[in-house]
Amino acid sequence: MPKLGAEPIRRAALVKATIETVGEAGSLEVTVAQIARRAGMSSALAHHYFGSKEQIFLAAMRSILTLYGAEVRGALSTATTAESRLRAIVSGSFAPGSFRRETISAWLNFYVLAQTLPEAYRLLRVYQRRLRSNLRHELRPLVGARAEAVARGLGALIDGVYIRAALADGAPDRAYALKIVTEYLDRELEVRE
Amino acid sequence: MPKLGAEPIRRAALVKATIETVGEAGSLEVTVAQIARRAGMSSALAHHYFGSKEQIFLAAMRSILTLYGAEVRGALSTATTAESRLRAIVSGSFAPGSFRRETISAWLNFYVLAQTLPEAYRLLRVYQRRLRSNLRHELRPLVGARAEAVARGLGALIDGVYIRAALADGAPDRAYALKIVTEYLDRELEVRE
DNA sequence: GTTTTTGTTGATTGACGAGTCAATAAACTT
DNA sequence: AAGTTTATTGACTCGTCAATCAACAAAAAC
Repeated sequence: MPKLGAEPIRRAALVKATIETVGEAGSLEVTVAQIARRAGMSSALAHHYFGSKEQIFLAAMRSILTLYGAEVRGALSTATTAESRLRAIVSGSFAPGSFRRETISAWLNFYVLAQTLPEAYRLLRVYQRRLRSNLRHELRPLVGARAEAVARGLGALIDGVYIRAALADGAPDRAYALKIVTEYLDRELEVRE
Repeated sequence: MPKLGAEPIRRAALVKATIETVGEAGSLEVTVAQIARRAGMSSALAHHYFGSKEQIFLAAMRSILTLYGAEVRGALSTATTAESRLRAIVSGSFAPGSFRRETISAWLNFYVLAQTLPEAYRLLRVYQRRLRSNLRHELRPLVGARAEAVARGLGALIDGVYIRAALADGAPDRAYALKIVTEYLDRELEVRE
C-alpha cells in the first residue's frame, strides 16, 4: 500500500538504523538485512533506494558529519570573540547530539571505512580540514605562529578523546571529555613572554 | 617435508602476515587464506596452529602491544628524572618500530575489534591502564593534583595522533607527531603560581 | 622397522550475505 | 479505464569464506 513520497522517509530511516546498528555491533560487519529490519523494511527495499551497502554506509557517514557540522555552527552562532568562538568549536564537538555512544562507535568505524573507501576518505578529510581551518583561524590572533600546531593538536586530541569514549564502559562522560580538551586549550592560551 | 620445531616459526610468520595484511587492507575483512598465503602456507595450516581467525587476530594484537611495551620500556631504561622518564614514555610511543603505517592501521583496526571481542577489549584496557598509570606516576611530582587529568589528556592525544597518522597520506611523520605531543607536555610542565 | 608424533595441504562442507528479479499493489496521469 | 509510476517484498542466485577432514610425508621414539 504505497503512500507516495516514501523515499526520503525510508532513506532517513535507513541512515538512522545504520548508525544504530553499526554503533551497537561496534563493527561494520552488519548485514543490510539487519539494518533494513531495524528500519522496518525488507533488505530488497534498502537496496532499491541505495543501490549498495557501500552507499548506505556513505549516507550514514555524511549524516554524522553533517550533524557534527551543524552542532559546531550552532555553538558558534552566539560567539563573538576569537576565544569564545574557539571554545564554541570545542564544546560543539562534544554536543549531546554527536557525543553519544552509538554515534561515537559508528564514527570510529567510519574512520576505519575511510581506509578502504575513497569516498569515505574524502568525506573525513573535508571534515578534518574544515575543523583545522576553523581552529587555526581563531587561534591566529591568540597564539600567533603556534596556531597551526595548536590547531592540529586540538584536532588530534578531540579525535583521541572521542575514540577513548568509544571504548570506555558506561555512557560517555561529556563533562570529563570537555574538561580534558578545555584544559589543553587553557594551557595553550596562557600567553607568555 | 616437516622440519621439526616449525610451530613457533609458523606462528610468528602468521602474526607478522596478519599485521601486514590488515594494515595494507586497512580492514579486518581479510581472509585467513590471504594471511596464510602471505605467510607462505596454506590456510589449513593457519587454522591448525591457531584454531580460528579470532585467535590469529588476538595473537597479532598481543604482538603489537608487546612491541609497544618493549619500545617504551627501552626508552625508559636510560631515563632517571621524572621529566626525562615522561619524555621517554612519549617518544617511546612513537618509536620507529611501532609508528609505522601498517602497524598504525592494524592498531586502529584492533581498536575496533575491541568493541566486539571481549578478549581484545581486555588487552586494550590493560595497555591503556598501564600507560596512564606510568604517566600519572611521573607526572605527580611535576604537576601534583593535575597528574590524573594530564595523564588522561596525554593518553588521548597519543591515540589521536596515532589514528590521524593512519589516515594521513604518505609515510607517517614521526617528528611532527612527536612535536605535537611534546608541545602539549611542555605547556603542562610550565609550572605556574 | 613399525608406531607415534609433528607438519602439511587439497578438497570439501556449510553457512551466510549482497544483490537481483519477478510479481503484486496502490496511487497518480491522461 | 487503461497505462504509468512508485512502493514493496519473497524467493533466488552466486560468490565467498571459515572451518574441517582425509590423506600424505618425514622425523622420533620404541
